[in-house]
Amino acid sequence: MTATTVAPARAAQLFHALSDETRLGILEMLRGGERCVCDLQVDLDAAQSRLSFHLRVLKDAGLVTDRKDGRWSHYSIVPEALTEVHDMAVEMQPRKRALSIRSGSCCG
Amino acid sequence: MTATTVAPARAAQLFHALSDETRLGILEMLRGGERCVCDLQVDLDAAQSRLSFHLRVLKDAGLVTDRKDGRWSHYSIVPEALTEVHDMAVEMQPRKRALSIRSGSCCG
DNA sequence: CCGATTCATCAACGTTTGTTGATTGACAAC
DNA sequence: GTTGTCAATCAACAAACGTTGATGAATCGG
Repeated sequence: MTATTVAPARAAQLFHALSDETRLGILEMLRGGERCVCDLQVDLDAAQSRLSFHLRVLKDAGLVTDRKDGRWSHYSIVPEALTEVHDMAVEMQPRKRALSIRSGSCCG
Repeated sequence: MTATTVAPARAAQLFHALSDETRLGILEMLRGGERCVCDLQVDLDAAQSRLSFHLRVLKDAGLVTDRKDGRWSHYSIVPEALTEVHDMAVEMQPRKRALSIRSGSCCG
């Protein structure tokens, strides 16, 4: 069950993590399954340092996880986080019976 | 029908507009129906200039529209934009049959 | 042990974002 | 007309963000 109202700080964090094209590119790549950083580096043509930065943002927001295997870090999507985003979008829709004329409005 | 892949620039713009707590607060207020700026100012305890700034970001992203009525501007949610967000979250989910082991991977 | 590879972290920098207070324009009341 | 109100815009500033290149830690191959 989802909360009635989403915690604004959490929503902002999630949306912020998704508000960058490089990060969206990373997620798009991860849609096909787990990838190591070196993989992403090649396909996204991004400097290693830059990628590391963006992966951290995604990880801090809970959108991805990493798995260490020897020298390699493998990242993959956390589907639950995207479900959160999904739910937020639904919850933000106007309420049914949203009053066009409001009682206590300053400008009637 | 929704596109197979969302335009990244559009997605980034939409998510960016949603990545601020003040703006999320505005949208939450608008869920109940159309509101004038003066209304939002009081309820969100935000300076007029600040509110104007955030309303512009939301408007530029297509998340809200405004209606002028005499001296007042009334803002309301554009539900279609939230549907876009919803769809994006769905489209970002990992593909079914996402391969855990990848063929051309750099680190087999 | 030594060198190479993978990746995270750091410092420095420029850019973007958000805030504040002042100005301006449009409208309404008088 | 003059005055007051609503809201967009502007300039100035501070904070957050993203990029780059360098450094460092861990791992693997020779």
